[in-house]
Amino acid sequence: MHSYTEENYLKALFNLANKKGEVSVNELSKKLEIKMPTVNSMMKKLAEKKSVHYESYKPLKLTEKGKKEAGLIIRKHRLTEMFLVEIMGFGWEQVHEIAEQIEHIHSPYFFEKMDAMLGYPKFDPHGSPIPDKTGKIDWVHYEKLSDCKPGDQVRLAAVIHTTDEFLKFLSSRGLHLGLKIKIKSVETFDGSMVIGYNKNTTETLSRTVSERLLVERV
Amino acid sequence: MHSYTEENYLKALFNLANKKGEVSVNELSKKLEIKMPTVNSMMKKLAEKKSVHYESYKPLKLTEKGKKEAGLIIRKHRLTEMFLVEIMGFGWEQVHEIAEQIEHIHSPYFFEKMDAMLGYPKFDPHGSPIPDKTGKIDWVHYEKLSDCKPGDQVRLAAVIHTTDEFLKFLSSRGLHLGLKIKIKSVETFDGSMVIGYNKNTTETLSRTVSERLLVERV
DNA sequence: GTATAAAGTTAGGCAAATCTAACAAAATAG
DNA sequence: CTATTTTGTTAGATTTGCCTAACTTTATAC
Repeated sequence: MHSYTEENYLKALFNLANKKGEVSVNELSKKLEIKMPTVNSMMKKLAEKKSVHYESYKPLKLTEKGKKEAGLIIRKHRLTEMFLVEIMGFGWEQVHEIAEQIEHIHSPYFFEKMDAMLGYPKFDPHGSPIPDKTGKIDWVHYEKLSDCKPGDQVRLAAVIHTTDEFLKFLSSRGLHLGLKIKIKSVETFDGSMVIGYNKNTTETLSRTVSERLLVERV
Repeated sequence: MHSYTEENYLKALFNLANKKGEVSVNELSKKLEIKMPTVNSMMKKLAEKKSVHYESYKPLKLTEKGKKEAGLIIRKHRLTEMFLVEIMGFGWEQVHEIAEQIEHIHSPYFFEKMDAMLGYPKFDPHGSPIPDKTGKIDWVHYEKLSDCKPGDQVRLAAVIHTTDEFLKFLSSRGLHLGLKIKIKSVETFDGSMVIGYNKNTTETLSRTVSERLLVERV
């Protein structure tokens, strides 16, 4: 069994992993706001527990065991977010902090009950996939809105790098998951994008925004 | 702010307090299954934080501050139990362990939402009073079933010293809160009691059981 | 291809929460 | 009222998770 602290390291490793599944000590240190030597020694500890591949001066990688463990924590996190929004009526920008705490609860029944009450959802309120009971994620291949071209018609599928501020910004513009969007134009000099939605609403999104929105073509 | 650990000490102090509000180091040590020297030093720490009155070789007592803090933790615990039973459909014997963990969540909104969803309940699923938002408990003066006499008609109001086993025992006999009971006879030699309920059900309860059931006269 | 910068590691220290061993005070029994 | 038992305390060790300071390795810049 992992401690609360160890669980947070595993989750961060999972979330930071690039295509190769690699994470640097430095990135992890920044993400967790914990100094590098502390991270370093925790990695050795998790390596002993066979959750992480650790070799001096090489990038970190979760083992299969570690990936599963992290997946299960993320499953609890995302199920909780979904529960908070769907059952308890919270806004999507209010749920992250609470879910950060509830994800560490040890009780299979509790999360199974949530899952059942929600009708076994596949995605959380931000559009992120919920890992299955074995910790595996069914990767969906969404595109970034920033990669779309003028004329494209897409549906808003997920939000990445969610923060309170960002989610509030989206809500204030009426941008929610499932929304149908048409790309009207893209400025070449700064990548900002003009989109249309809801029949006659028009909005300009900076590249910073469009890179954090994932879409599905319709 | 108190740590998770400190919160558990406060809660135990509150629950163990006798009429004078006093608790011995020994009792606390046994309840928490933590050795006396550890408890002792934690009491000094909580005394510095002004949550406990500590004097060498004297019984422990919560300060007003400590009583309020403990009350608020117990409020979170009991609201959670109620939520698990009423909203999530758990049995009353399944909720204690989960609530032990959720009571430490730091999020006023989360518990306010629960409270609202439950319609601002005054009692938890075991009949224990839920402290108000200031941590105060509205003490209800129930009697022990064991203090009743043959012929008395009462309503089952609360269960004390709840354990899984005990709650399962009650459920298996159809004994639930609110149930109307008539005391048929009491054995003088062992205090066991024959009760009738549900029109034609009769059951014999040992003194151990009747001392843990609180009732209201009807 | 060396000099500098960035990333990673080692060593040693600290606070929280636990323990055991040994001692002191208070309660209890005869 | 002394002897014994129980309760409470002190001292010192351990583990976990964090830190800073100093050093090493790898990457980057010129």
